Amino acid sequence: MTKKSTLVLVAERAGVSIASVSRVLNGLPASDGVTERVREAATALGYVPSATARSLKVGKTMQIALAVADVGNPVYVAMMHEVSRVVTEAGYRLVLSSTGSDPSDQIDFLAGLNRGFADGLIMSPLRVTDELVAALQETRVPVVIIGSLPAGVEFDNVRADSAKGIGLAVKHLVKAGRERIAFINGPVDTVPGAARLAGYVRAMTKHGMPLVADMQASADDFTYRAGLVAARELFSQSTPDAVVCANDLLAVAAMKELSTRGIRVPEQVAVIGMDDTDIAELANPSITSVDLGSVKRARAAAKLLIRRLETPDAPVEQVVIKPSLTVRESTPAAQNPTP
Amino acid sequence: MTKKSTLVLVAERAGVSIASVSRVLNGLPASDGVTERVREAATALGYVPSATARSLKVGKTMQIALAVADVGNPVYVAMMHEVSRVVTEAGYRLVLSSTGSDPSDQIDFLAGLNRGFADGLIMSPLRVTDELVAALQETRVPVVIIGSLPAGVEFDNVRADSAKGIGLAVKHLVKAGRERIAFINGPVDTVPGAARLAGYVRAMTKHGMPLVADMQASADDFTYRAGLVAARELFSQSTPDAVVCANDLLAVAAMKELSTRGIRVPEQVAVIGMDDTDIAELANPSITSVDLGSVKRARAAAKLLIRRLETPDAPVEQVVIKPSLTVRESTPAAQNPTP
DNA sequence: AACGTTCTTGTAAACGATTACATAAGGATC
DNA sequence: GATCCTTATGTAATCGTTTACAAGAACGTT
Repeated sequence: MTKKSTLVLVAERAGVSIASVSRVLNGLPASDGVTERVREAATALGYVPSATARSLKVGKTMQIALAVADVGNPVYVAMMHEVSRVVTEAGYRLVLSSTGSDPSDQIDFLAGLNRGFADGLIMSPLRVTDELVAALQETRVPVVIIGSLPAGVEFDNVRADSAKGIGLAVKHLVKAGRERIAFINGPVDTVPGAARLAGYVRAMTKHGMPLVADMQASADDFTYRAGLVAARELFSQSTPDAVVCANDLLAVAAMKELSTRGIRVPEQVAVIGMDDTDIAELANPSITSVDLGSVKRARAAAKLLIRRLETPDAPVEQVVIKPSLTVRESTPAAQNPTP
Repeated sequence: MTKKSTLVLVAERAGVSIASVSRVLNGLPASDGVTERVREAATALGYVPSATARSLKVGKTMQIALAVADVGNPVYVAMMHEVSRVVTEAGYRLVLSSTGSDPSDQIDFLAGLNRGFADGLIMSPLRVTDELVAALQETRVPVVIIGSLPAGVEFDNVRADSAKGIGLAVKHLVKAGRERIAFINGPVDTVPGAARLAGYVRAMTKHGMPLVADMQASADDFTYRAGLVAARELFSQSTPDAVVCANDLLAVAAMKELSTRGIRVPEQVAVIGMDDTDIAELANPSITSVDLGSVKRARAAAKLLIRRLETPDAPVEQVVIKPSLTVRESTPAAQNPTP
């Protein structure tokens, strides 16, 4: 276990200046003799350059921070995974912060970021408060936001089109002949919650279906537990023949409740989830889910950030990822196939 | 968006030396006048100390690296989450590396670690090769391993007792009157795979049950997909009345296959998973699972590492977390309750 | 009043790299 | 062979902190 070794040690052993050592090790031109002696000395001493010293000098940490709202939700895990892949590929390390959904934690984290431990940040906030926006604008490093932002707030940004996503779900159900399409949402005061509700309303009116309060429930949280409560409420007050859920976890909860009530999926009630996470596939029956492009969004965000780090004053970019529907067992095939 | 500001700027504005600024900001004694002037100047300039510079000087990064094998597995996500909580609480940041299960990636990562971007490492390797052990021993920072290590390799280490865990599962099934207990394992060349197989063998012989090849299958991977293949193989060659799975994902797969074959859980076949992850609860029926203490292990590992960073030459510590069984719907109640 | 404490504050040297600049040496050109 | 250009290497400054040390100031003690 070689203790430590610095440039000067290597330089002494090789009989050259530290500048030469640095140059050789960074592949800058040097004579064959020097190159060889430095190489020899470096390996003999087990020299490894110090990341911190380099960072201080060149002003880059080669670290990217990722702040996710809820690690319990598989969609964030998938995103995290993809971000990790992209950034490590580009030579960056990933600093993870699982600042719950509490905006004040996120703000603390941003304050820490200003100490410059990372070159940039990817953040996917569940709730966007004014304070959070203010803190984001104070941030000294580039930020990419996954998710929608209030109008007028300009950040590199990649978002899903959840309204269109819900549109796909409703259309799919309508085609299959379902007429009473319910909706289980997450908290409406979150960014995705609000967007998904708007999408449901739009899709229902577009297909000329009534919007009734009995057919809507919203969970306190995007979790299975909260979903169970919401599903119980929904199914005790109405008898839909299909239910769209704002989330795969909520969809699993809906299916559980249906199963408890002895209602068959998809024969009696069709279920559609959102995010198209692993659990949609794992569930039994497997769940038709709206793929909001989480992996693509994650990748796009990571690439956006890396590009921004390379060219700091490129124009702000907004990417929208198109949704698609992954049909599985929880919804029936279309009754009258499109001609 | 205040650009930057250093100690010297603050010092100039406050009319004191940079040493005084540093002292005031670090809470070292200083006269009231100086303290106040420095405070004023610091806030006026929006001064935030540089993490990199501080790291270089004090030789600590306040970062802890976590290397997990498989982010697709919810048990690692749960561990990651817990580690994150503990380290941030202690003032460290978490650097995440999702080096697949490929040992060479992990070795690369270790090499990077030697550049000193983190003060310590928590690693949970799926496969432990000689090269990996060698690389771990070369590592310049303290390492805590989650999982078992070859005899004679000394690291701070926290492990589960999966043999005993399987013992709990088998005992539970035997009590419920099951007589043909099958086993679906993950890859046997992994650390957990080997341990769980050994545990199954031990538990079966202990209860005087026959060990037959037909009743065992091993998946190529600890994933749902691989589990489906293994389950298909198992149930086509034998008719167990219970199946213990090395993993919750494998258990979900087993249940899916059983459902496809029209076999009822738990009436005809009982299913037990391991790790007691969220999906055990989400599944329908919910899955009885051996809790190997993943969260506790994660917490213990994090605490161990932090302790080691504080007192570098404390003796090496090995923590073993006891397993427990979380009974859910996938297993029947005991037939003859213990007197 | 001289001296020894104690308390503040400033000066300057680290930490370990990168890199602008200077200098020396080697070739090319005429 | 003198001049210029190129290339190789060394010297030293720099990144932004922390901190050992020194120097003064203030104060109490005898």
